[in-house]
Amino acid sequence: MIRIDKQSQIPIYEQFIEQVERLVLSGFFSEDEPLPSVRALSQTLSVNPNTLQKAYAELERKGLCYTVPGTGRMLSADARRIALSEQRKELEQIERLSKQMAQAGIPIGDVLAAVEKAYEGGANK
Amino acid sequence: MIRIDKQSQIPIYEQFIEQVERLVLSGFFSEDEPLPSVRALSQTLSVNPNTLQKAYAELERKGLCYTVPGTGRMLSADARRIALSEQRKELEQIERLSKQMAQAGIPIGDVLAAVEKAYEGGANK
Amino acid sequence: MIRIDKQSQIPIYEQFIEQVERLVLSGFFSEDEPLPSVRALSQTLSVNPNTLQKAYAELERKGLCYTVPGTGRMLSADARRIALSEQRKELEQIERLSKQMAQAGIPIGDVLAAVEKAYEGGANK
Amino acid sequence: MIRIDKQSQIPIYEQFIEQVERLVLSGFFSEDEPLPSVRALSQTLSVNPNTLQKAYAELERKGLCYTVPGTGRMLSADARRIALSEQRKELEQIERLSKQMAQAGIPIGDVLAAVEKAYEGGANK
DNA sequence: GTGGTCTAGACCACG
DNA sequence: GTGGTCTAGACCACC
Repeated sequence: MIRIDKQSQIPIYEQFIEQVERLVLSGFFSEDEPLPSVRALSQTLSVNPNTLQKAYAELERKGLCYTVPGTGRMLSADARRIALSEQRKELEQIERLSKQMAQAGIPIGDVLAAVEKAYEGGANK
Repeated sequence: MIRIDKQSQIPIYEQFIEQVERLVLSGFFSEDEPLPSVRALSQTLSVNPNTLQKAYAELERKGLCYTVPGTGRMLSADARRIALSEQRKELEQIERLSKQMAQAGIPIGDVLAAVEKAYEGGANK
Repeated sequence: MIRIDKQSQIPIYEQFIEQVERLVLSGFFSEDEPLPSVRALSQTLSVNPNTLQKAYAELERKGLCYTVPGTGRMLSADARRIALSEQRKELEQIERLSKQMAQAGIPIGDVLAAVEKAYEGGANK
Repeated sequence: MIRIDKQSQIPIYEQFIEQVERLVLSGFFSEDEPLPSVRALSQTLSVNPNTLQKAYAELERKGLCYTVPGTGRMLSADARRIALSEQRKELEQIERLSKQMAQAGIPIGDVLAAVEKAYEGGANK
């Protein structure tokens, strides 16, 4: 369910983090069983374990999950809340970019159209 | 009029390019006199000349300006048109982020509101 | 009376050992009846039996208890003395941390106050 | 000025972090020049660059320093304040351990003596 | 089996 | 020169 684009400019560990956060919001992960292990993911995604380790460490730092020694990583109680707030942070990026568009004199209609286009695209997928 | 944030994650030369493009659109630069020299900028911005050289080279590559030996760098005839099209490229980023918002289940209204908020803010400035 | 925090960084078997030692000192365990069995604890604490086995083995190694075949694990005669000496070992940790405080320039009064505060808090409990 | 004990149970990157925080408090680092580079430290300390990278990343996350691309890591404006608050966190550990001592019936005098011993030792060094 | 740490060595972007 | 990312492979503790 997770897909990594190794050609992307975005670092692998960031791609992974974003996708896990989205899967948490979609309820894909059960709260009773551990998240997929570093080793398992390393094979299925063909990504080095260290890279995934780094990504999981970051998710843990955010409080989205925690480690049970010898067992694996479990979603924390407020994983959904945290994932949601992370997603909201990206709204701020949109706002920041929109401000640049405004300064550059791009009409607001063009920006709104881009957003709507993105949402329609998602609907058709 | 150009400000570089050395604490920013964004590379200095990119910050510089973006700001020059925006200043072109705002009509800040006259078409009759050369753009500020690398040497002068290096002092006022406390930035390595090599970095500014690289940024100007990129702007020349885009066709936004050209070098007149012995005089300096002049804005090209269609500098405004080029700067505008560069800014439009950032619309794609907004589109990409919007797609993520859509996948994460954030209502489109929230995204549109963020854009409008950004444009209102710019109006007051 | 024993509580395991699976979210803690401290390994489960260490948490268990520490708490047993403290319960011994507090006189919670009778010397006439066996300590709770691995099987019973495994259920009440939701902990892997292997983990408890390891913890009990360590306590036996320290001489705090011993196994009576067919009956269970009994506290040894000098269980209290051993538990006490184990607790004293943690004084070394306090000493190590205090040295760091000293090097960092934290006034000794602050450290002493922290210790006293901890003892007062325990008194009220 | 930094010394790593590879035999210690404490991870190298944690030892490094603690020592940097202490050196910040002692005013050892200048605010005008970058902190020692990962590569330089790797040689002088005989520690893998990745390990130091990880340590520095953590210090950056705490807000103690920041990266200037192509230049190095600079102390942030409130590095001292942050380092101080980090040190204070260790006081809480002492408090937590002291509570355990209290519960175990260790007389408070023993704990206070350990603290004082640590401070005297530091003075003689 | 799980995660945590470390080493060695490589490539890239930035200044 | 600087940091950032990634790979490969190893060892350890814990369960």
